[in-house]
Amino acid sequence: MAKAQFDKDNILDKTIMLFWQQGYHGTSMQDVTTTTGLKPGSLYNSFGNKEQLFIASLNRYSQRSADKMKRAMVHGAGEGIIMLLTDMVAAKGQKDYASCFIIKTQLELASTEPKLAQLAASYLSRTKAQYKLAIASEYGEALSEVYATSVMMAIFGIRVYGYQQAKEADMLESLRLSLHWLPWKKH
Amino acid sequence: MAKAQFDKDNILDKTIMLFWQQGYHGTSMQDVTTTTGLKPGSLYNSFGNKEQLFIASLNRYSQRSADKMKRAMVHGAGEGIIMLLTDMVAAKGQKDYASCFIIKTQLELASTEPKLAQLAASYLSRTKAQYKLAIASEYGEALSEVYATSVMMAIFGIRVYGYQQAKEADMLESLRLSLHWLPWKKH
DNA sequence: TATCTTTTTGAGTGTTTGTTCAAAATTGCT
DNA sequence: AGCAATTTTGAACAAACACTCAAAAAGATA
Repeated sequence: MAKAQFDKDNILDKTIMLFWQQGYHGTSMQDVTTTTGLKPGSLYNSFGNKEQLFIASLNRYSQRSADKMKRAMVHGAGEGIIMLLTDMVAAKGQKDYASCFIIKTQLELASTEPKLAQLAASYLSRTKAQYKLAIASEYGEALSEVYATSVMMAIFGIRVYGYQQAKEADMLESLRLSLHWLPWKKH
Repeated sequence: MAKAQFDKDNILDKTIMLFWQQGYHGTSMQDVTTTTGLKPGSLYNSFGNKEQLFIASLNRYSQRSADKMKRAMVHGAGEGIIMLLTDMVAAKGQKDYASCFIIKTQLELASTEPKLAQLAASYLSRTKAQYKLAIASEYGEALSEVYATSVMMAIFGIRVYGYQQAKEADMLESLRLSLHWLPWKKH
């Protein structure tokens, strides 16, 4: 029996970039074949169809996203959150800034592809639950719900505001003001 | 010479709903003809093409959005902002909640239709400038930039978080915490 | 009512879409 | 080496896409 001549994860990394930047409806399977170099037959043979390929891409992206969060949280909830938010603000400077794949999916597909939008929603919901857990251990159970909600809304704010021509310093100052309970370094 | 047998603004109100909910790439011109009842020829005769129809829709939407903001601001910057934010949180309860048309456009089209994305970006930028102006008159010039940034990020947060199954009370509590400088009513 | 301009009609344009398939090539197993 | 299972190939499919156009209809003006 013949083995696949390509690495699935390597292909997924490329489709992630496509779907992330252009969206689900904005990306054609021809885009995928030309970017990956795979012929249609190979593509469909190993990934099923467009929807399944999108799911696999979103899944891999969110896995990496969750890993990054976990790595940051070893510094404690407060410090970890500050690191993550600072990273997100810095990301806006990249030339091909594309917000967050999960958030974009949630917004684009809520009405036309509810199944995929719900998947994105569940990833976001899980992320919030993890923030809440980490916050609870450091700031107490009582405040954790509101604090976690604040963090999620701040993240969404950054992810959208990133497209605007705003100074990073202004965004960080605004975050410092909004999430004043975080252990920001004095300046 | 014959007169058009339909009201342009009435048609635009319908295309706004389509583009707003399904996005640019997720909406076909067939969707438009079936929803509006117009035949392709009439549609193209009075609106040009898909891109121009989208621009006209986005323009009308943002005009209404700006009007709503102006109406709220007669109560003063602080009170007005609270009213607008509270409205946005309440909107999330509607069964066909669709975030904000401008924000969705910015995210969806940044890479595939930069011209349209830039239009959305400029609307958002103008909105921020108006918030900044109103805030400056009430809180002073020095704070207005950071405060306006905070308000914009809060709006973006609400617009995305609206898809999540969160309690409105939690969101409002989070806003109250983040934008603590607004004149919230005691509770 | 007759004329002139504009709008509406609805079938039709070529292109792109997601997807399939039989044949050829490739690889693991005996 | 030979067989069997799997993958790759590249042309092809029907459906959906954005858009057009000649002819018919409608309305304003005279």
